Amino acid sequence: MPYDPSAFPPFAVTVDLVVLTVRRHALCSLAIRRGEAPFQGRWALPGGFVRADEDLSQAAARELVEETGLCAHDPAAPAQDNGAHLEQLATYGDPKRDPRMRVVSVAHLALAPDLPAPRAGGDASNARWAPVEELLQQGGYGRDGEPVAPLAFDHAQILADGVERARSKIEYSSLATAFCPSEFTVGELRRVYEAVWGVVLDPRNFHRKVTGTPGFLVPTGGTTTRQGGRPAQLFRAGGATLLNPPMLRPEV
Amino acid sequence: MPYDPSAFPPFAVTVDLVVLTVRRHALCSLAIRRGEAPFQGRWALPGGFVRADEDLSQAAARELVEETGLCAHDPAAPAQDNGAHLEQLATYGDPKRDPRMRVVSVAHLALAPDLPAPRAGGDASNARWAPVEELLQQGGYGRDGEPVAPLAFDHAQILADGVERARSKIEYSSLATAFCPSEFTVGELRRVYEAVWGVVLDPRNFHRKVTGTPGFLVPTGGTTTRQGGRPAQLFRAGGATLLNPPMLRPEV
DNA sequence: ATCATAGTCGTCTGCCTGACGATAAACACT
DNA sequence: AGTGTTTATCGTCAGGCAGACGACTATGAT
Repeated sequence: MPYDPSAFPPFAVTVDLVVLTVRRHALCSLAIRRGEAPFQGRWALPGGFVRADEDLSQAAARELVEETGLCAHDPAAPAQDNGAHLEQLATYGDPKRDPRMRVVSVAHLALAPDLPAPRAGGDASNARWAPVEELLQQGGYGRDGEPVAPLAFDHAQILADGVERARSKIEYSSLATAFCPSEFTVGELRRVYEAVWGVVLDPRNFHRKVTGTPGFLVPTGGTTTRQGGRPAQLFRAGGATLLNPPMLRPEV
Repeated sequence: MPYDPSAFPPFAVTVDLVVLTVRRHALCSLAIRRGEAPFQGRWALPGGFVRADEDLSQAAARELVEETGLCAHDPAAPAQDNGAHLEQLATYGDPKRDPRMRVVSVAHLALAPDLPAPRAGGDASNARWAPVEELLQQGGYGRDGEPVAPLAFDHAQILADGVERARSKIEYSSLATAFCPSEFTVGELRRVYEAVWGVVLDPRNFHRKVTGTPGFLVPTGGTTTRQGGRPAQLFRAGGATLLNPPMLRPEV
């Protein structure tokens, strides 16, 4: 059959972002309050249309900068600071996922260190870091006692998939360091694992594991007492990306 | 900003399939010869446009049936036979990946047992199972001495990603059984791992591992000598989907 | 009868993990 | 200055699992 431009239906293609960070010992996601219908006033994941001339990863990186100011880590140039990890998550294309039209959304997952307050087009009240637990509970009540509305569209599913990806990926990769500032202690890294997995880990075994894995951490020589207690060595992320053998997530 | 239908560029959305199987101790992928420009006469992955009223996974399952006659395993009803595993792989949307227009392709990965000859729209000469090694080598010569043209579009990248997904996924899941018929022996399952990973495994340690993992294999009671040698017990896939601890892929 | 092939059961050793004791170095009190 | 608290770090020990490999079994082929 010859090429026929009318043989396919037109789609809108967007990127949505699951931006995760660890704040106050909790795994948090960036959420944006919708200013327009549908789902006006409800919380949603940041995202937007893919432009005609840009790749999907470019679109995701652009949205990330627009929403957070974060520069996505280019895998080819992992040297720069303040860079978040960014990877494609999955694509969602249910015909009814957007009531207005047929939209296919390519969701991306970003892991970022703890940041100052977010901004959404300059309006801070319409963007926030919310614990994923709070965003994912349906029809419950938040910590402030107010009723919690579920996320817009299918964003609860996307967020859940992103969280699950993050949880499994820090098992066998060194990605947990993407949640840390450029220099961090073993204890800070452990608190990242504890927050993402929602478990408590043995500090001694964790220390043995991460310091004993070649290429995972490189000491910077400095120490810090910002967590209180005995001064802790500072490290930065080493070159290794894969953890072998993996970090074991405790059984339920 | 209000909703404006002209605010986004239109895209064509397709699904492409990486259909993998194990034939004659080699990991093979389904390839279709293109009958039209661009890349006319070159091999490509099967795929097609997503219809206006179908979900992405529905489109992938439909293409799979059209190309192979395989029914995709519905995760909710894993009882049926002859069902292939089907999952979303990744989405490819480089603006220049299709010279005709802006196409975003949602690639899916299917794992199937060894099948009779494939068909492509009824024309068997335009569809074949080819060793992935052969499809991925660029500018070399195939086993028959003929020069090998690279796959059309970015399908070499998609195939490589699918193969890598399959290789890593059989480590920590029981998905390798998707390459086997409904009843199989431990040795046949081992040859699947050997073909997908391109390694040689110790039959004794492999046997201990798979029979010692609860829920991985359930004996059917029958035996077979179809591989020669001493009769081997027949098994079918158990209910377990996750392998913990995982099957370890030998170091390079 | 002998051989080749493939399957199955054991043994041993080394590595890694989980559990947990012990020590070290800071700060906050009194 | 001493005492308690907190966090970091080092060590020890037992159990589980994987890799290496020996031994035996049950078929078909010659």
